[in-house]
Amino acid sequence: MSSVGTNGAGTNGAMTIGDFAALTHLSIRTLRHYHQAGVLEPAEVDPSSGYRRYTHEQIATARVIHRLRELDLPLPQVKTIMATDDPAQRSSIIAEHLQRLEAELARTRSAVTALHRLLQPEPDPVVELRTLPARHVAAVRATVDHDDVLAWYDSAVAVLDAAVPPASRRGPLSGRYANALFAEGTGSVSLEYTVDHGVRVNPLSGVEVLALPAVELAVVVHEGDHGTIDETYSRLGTWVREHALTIGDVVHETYLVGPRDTPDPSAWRTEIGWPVLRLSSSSTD
Amino acid sequence: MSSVGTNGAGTNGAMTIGDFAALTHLSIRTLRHYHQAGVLEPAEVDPSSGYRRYTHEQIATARVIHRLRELDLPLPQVKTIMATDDPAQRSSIIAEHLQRLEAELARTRSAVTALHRLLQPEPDPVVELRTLPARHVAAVRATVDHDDVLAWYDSAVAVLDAAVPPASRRGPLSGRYANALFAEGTGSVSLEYTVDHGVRVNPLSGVEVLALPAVELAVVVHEGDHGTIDETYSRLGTWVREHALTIGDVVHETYLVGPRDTPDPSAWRTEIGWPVLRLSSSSTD
DNA sequence: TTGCTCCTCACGTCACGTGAGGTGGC
DNA sequence: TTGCTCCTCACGTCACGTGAGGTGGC
Repeated sequence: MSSVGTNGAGTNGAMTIGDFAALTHLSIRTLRHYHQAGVLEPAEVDPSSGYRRYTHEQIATARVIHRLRELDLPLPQVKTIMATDDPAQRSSIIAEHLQRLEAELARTRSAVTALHRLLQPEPDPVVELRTLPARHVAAVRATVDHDDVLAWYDSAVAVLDAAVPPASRRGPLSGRYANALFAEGTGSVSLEYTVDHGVRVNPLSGVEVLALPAVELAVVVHEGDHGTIDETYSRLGTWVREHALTIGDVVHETYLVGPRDTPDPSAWRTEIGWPVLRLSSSSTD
Repeated sequence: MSSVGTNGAGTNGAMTIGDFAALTHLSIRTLRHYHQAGVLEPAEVDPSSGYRRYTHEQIATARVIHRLRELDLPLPQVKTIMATDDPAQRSSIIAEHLQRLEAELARTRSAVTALHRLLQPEPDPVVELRTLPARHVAAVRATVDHDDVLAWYDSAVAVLDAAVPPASRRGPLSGRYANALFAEGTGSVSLEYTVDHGVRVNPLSGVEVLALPAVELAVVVHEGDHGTIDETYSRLGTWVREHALTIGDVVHETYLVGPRDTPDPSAWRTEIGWPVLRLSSSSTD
């Protein structure tokens, strides 16, 4: 850089784009861009070489532009502000920009909160993240209306119990319910026992053996009869919306303790699982 | 849209891009973009027509992608998250993104604060925004070192008083000082009386008549002698940095009451003005 | 057959940054 | 004369949006 900067302010001598860039903390590229955009025109352009010349008076203008850009004011608005001398127009441009920024601020703030929650799924004692490994199940499947689910359930249990002897079962009875069942009134459902790979089931019984992929579940246990299971569902739904990314629309239910185990409804235990995208490994497996 | 959505979840029938777009609230353009970017590939592409086919299972994936984009996660990171099944890698991507967002949040927040202050220049009783109109001045100018300012001032006053009779003066003595004087130790300075256009001054006296453009000033009055004027300068400087956009590097001083008016330093009044870009019209003119 | 949907280029957005390839000034 | 600075294209960035112009499927 030449010694232009020490010539004393108020001197009218023009300076090169390099000197001007150094004095204004704007890059040469940016200055050329501002020239082309008509936001900050050099005081003079050499017609033969195309060299730009800037004056000391333009330093102040460049600084204001720099500041407005720091505040993310778009270039066209910067141009308007510098071109007008109407304070009212200037302030309305600033005010409008402020509104945009405040909206963006709110959006970013909520995104930050959401990301925080995704990373720190708030140790809610009732909700747990669990990996359900790949497995084989003996299943009775159907597509049913919401109103027919209970009737279908009873008959499916009978079919399943008849076809899968207790010795073949590797866990309690469980079911999977497509969300469409609740959202649209009709959906596919499946009642299942986990079984070993290769187990034989009478193909005429209505029971199939399925290979199911591993799945990550947000899990909650509902206590008592199913009259109030909606509350547990909604609690799980809320937690998942806020603390995880749902993936898949199939709810998993596992009947840990049910009417077939004890007639006392207050002792029943139903586990509800919602498929999620697993982000952290901090929870129970 | 076809009735695909009511076929019941779990059905494997593929659907067109239009149906899929409607179900996922992603635009067709966006889905094609995600296909090209490898973020969400259609389950099937017709080799002859190029038609994309999506399955119901992909809806959940699309929703997760949608959510991650709402959180402003860049597409390459979205792609990585969807492609890996390592929760640790996922969470590190999210955590890194969270950091970026928080930095952006802080930046935007400070910009919003700055814009607020620009629009509402906080009615500080000591600082005032004022328009100094275009005018003519009789001036003695020089480029001096900081240490020589006082000596220069004394001689300049003498020259000016001799050349401009009291009847020609249209206001008190004033001066303009380039910021370089303080910042770099040397700068151009000018001591002036406002005069009528066309006033005659002996060209050999060292006094020139200048036409000065209008300027917007943030103004503060310093009371007392100049021993503590630095404090007043710094107060004005702080206010201007926070509440306005400075434009120009020339400080204006007006000697409302000075040693020539009264020997009592506590009665002296010096007005200091800093050029700013005027945004609001709410202040005094 | 007529709409409707789908397709592929190819360019625009925003504020510059990044080369490529060449030239003026001390 | 050698560096250094400056110049003008022209393309890349980011995540799509917007036509243009054409075609498949009911």
